[in-house]
Amino acid sequence: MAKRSELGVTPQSEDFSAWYNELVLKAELADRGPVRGTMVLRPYGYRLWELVQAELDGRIKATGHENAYFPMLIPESHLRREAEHVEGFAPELAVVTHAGGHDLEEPLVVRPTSETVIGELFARWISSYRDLPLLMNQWANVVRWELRPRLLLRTTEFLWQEGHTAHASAEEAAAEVLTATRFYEEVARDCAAISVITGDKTPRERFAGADRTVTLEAMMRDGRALQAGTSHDLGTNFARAFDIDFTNAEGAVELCHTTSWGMSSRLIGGIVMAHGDDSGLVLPPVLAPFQVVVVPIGREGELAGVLEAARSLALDLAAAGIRVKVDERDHVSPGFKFNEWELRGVPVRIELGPRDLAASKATVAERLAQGREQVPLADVVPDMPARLDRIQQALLERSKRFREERTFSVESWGGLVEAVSVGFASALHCGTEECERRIQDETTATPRCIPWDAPEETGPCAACGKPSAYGRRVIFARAY
RNA sequence: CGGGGAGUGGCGCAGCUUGGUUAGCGCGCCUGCUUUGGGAGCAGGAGGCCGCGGGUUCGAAUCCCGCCUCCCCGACCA
Repeated sequence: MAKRSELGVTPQSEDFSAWYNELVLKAELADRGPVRGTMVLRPYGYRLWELVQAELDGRIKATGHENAYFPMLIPESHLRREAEHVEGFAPELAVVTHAGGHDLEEPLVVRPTSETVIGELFARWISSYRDLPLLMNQWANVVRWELRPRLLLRTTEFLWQEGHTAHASAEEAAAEVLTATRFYEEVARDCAAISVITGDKTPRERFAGADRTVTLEAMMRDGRALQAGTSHDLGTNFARAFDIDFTNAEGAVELCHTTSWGMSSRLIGGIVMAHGDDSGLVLPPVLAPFQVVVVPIGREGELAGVLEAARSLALDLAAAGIRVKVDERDHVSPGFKFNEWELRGVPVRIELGPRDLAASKATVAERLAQGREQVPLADVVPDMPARLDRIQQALLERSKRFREERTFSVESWGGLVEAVSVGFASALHCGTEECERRIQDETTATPRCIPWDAPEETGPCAACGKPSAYGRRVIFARAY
C-alpha cells in the first residue's frame, strides 16, 4: 500500500506546512539552491511558470505595453532617492561591494524591484506629452534577502514580471492600475482557477513609495491568504525623485504620474496550496504542463500494439491542441505511474490496455473527481477540450466555494480571532495603525485588503470599537 | 536574532546513552530472469574521508571543546 517515503506526502490535515514542502520537492516543481533561500525551478515547475508567463505576456502586450530589460545592478545612491522606497527595502537588500578584484567606490544593490532604474531611464526618454503614456514591462529576477525562505512562496531570488508606466495625468495612471489589476484577475481566475478578492491595501500595507496599492488575495486550503498580484499607483513620488517630467501642450512642465505592477513565480506556490490535496498537486488544465497523460498497459507481446495505439491517440490529442504525454517507461509499473501522475497533478489520465483496445475504448480518470470511466476511443479526442474546460470550471468553483465558506463576517474581537484561525475575517475596522498592529501582534493576522465589491457599511471597529474607516468591511487573515 | 531539531552511500533513517570485530537497514541505482489494469518479485552487484577542525584514548560515527551548514517554529516581506 502507501509508501510515503517515495511518492506519498504528509496529509494536509496532519501538517500543512510539511505537506507543502514535501510536495514541491516530490512533484519536482522546485528544489533548493546552494545558497540559503535560493530556488531552482525544475523543468516541471518552470514549464508551469512559462505557461503563466505566456498568458500574462499576451495580456500585457494586448493592452499596449512593450517588453524591455533593465540591468540587475543598481547604484546604491539611486535607491536612496525615494525616501520611503529605500526605507521599505533596506533590510532585504543584497549589496555588491567588491568586484573586478577591488572594493567598489559605490556599492551596487541587486535589484529588489526596478522602480529606481526604470525611473532614471524614463526621465531620459520622456520630455513631451507626446511621449506619454509610456507603457513598459520587464520579465526579470529580483533579490530580496529573506529571513525565512519557503520554496516558491518566499525565496531570496524569484522571477516575476514588473510593469512600469508613466502618464500625463493622475486619472490615466489610476486607469492603468485598473488595467493591470484586470489581467491579474483574469490570470488568477481563468488560468490558475483561483478565486480572488480584489481590493485596496490599507496604508500600512502599501508598497513603499506608493499612494495606492491594489491587491488580489487568494485563500489557500489551510485558510491563509496569498497575495496573487499587485499594482501600485505611485502618484508623482518617483517622478519627483527621478525628475520624470514632461512639457504639456500648453508649454508648462509637469511631473508624470507613474505606476508599477507585478505578478511573481509565487503564483506557482499559490496553485499548489489552493488546489492540492493529500494525493498531491491538482493542476488547472489551462496551466498544466501535461493536460493528459496516457499510460499504456500490457504484457510483453501485447505491449507493442498498445504503445502504437497510445502514440496514435497522443498525436491526435496534440493535433487538437492538447498538451499530452505518453508515459512509455517500462521499468515502473502502471500502478506506480498512476500514483506519480496524481502526485504531479495531471488533470486527465488515460489508461490504455488490451481490454480497452478489444472494446475500442479507453479508460479515462480525472484527477479532481477521482473515479474512472470507459470512453469509446473515437470520442476521447473530440470530448477532451470540453472535459478539460469542465475540470477548469469545477476547480474554480471549488476554490470560490471554499473561500466563501471560510470567510466570516465578524463584529467582535472574539469573532475576529476565531475567524482568522480558520480563514478570512470580514470586519469593520477603525483604520488606525495601532489597532492594525495590535491585531497582528495578538493574532498574526493582517488586513489583506479592502474589497471593492463590499457594500458600503459603517459601525464600530470589530477590534477596538472605535468608529470604522474606509466605509466598508476589511478582510483580515493570516498571510503567506 | 530568539526557540526547537538534524548532519552517517543518491534519498529516508538506525547505530551514539554504556567507545572495541568487516558501519547496518529500507528505498533508489546496475545486471539477469520472471512480471505489467493502483506504489512488481527473486537472485546477484556497485556505492561511505560517519558535516569540518582539534582533543581524550591502545582504539572514536560513538566521549570532550570549537566551528560550519541545513530544516522547522517566531520577528521583516512579492
